[in-house]
Amino acid sequence: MARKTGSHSEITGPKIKQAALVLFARHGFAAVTMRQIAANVGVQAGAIYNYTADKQALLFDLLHGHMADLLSKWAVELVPKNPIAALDHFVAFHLDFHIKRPELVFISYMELRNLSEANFKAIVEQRRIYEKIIYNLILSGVVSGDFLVPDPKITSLALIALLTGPVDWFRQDGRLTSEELTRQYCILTRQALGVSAQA
Amino acid sequence: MARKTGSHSEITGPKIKQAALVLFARHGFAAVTMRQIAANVGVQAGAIYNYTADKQALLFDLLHGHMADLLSKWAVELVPKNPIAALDHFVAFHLDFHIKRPELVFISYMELRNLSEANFKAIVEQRRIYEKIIYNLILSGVVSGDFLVPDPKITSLALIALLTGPVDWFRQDGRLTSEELTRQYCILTRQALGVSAQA
DNA sequence: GATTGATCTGAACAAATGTTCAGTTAATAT
DNA sequence: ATATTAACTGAACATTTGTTCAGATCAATC
Repeated sequence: MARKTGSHSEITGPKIKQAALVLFARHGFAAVTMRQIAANVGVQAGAIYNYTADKQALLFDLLHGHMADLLSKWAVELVPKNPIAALDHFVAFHLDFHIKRPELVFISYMELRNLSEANFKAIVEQRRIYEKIIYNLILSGVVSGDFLVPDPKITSLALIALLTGPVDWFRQDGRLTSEELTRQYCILTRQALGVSAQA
Repeated sequence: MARKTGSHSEITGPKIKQAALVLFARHGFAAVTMRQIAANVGVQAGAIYNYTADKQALLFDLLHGHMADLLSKWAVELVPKNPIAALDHFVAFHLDFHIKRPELVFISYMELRNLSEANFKAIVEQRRIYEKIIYNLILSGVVSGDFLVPDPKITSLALIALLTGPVDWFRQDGRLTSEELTRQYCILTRQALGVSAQA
């Protein structure tokens, strides 16, 4: 019994990616088998190889697509010139983007080591670009005198850690709304960057 | 050729734990085989079972020992009464403890899901205790008026994320000394908690 | 120097792994 | 209706996995 009715390439392909994402996030890349992924899609393990070269390509596509998505979405954002407003904008953007994709954020952090060297380098390069964005943002605020930090480089790394943290505990259906989360983290980051008191 | 000279239980036991720790951190629990661990110790795979019930017990012992170490070390710290001084003290303690154990911190965050339910609960409980420590610390500063934060609970979670971040990038032999790191993070956290300007 | 007990080997086990592929099915084109 | 082909099955493959265990080996004890 092959080729169930209505199950074409355009359906099965994304289904496989989605199943792989969820399973990788839940159990880890190495702990997930091709048969588990296939079972989640409703297909035999062999069918997966119509859509991916091998297991690792499945992982790489997820990570690479995630970072490409992040960078392209930021590229079309209209960022205020004023450093403080730009910071608020970045905080809102980063929180919103990451909170909506907890699984991708999770595996992007954890499964880098399971990439081949070439694939690893590709992801690290994307990450470097993103880190540079926030570094420049902080730097411009320091130059303008809006921010007061000991070391912009360290602060940029600290800021990413700070802003990515909520992914671990924030729940869309929890007592805290995403608007309130953003508001609080805007305050938190402003204070952390030494922005003098505001309304 | 069994039992090489000078290889007793007191030597092999810790060696196994150490090898497991390093390999788990580098490749992930599921990706590491008992034979790899054994090879790193200089022993056959079967010998490991003289020191651990199974592979998972190896993981649990590492995580449980790590958290027990953290809690017991904090318990004997002499913490100042003053909230701001207490915060500085906690920042220094947390950074120092975690920076010295990057592998343990890493697997404590990533490999929780590979624990059985009972073992998982045990670790979560230890973690809850630690979170409560910093929550109370923040709360006392808010009550005294030294800290200004929107929500102490959220702030405590954010603070842990902030203070654990350096584990990912700090290197003992890097350009930044641990003293300088601590100094900067004291400033950062003071500002994040809304401590009014100080010298 | 023989005995004992802890420590480790080396081989074996069933189960599970990623991947391949000849063949089957069904949607589409002729 | 027939032919074509994308999509999938189901079985097979060589490895590798965690774990067990009878027996070998050595250090300590008497």
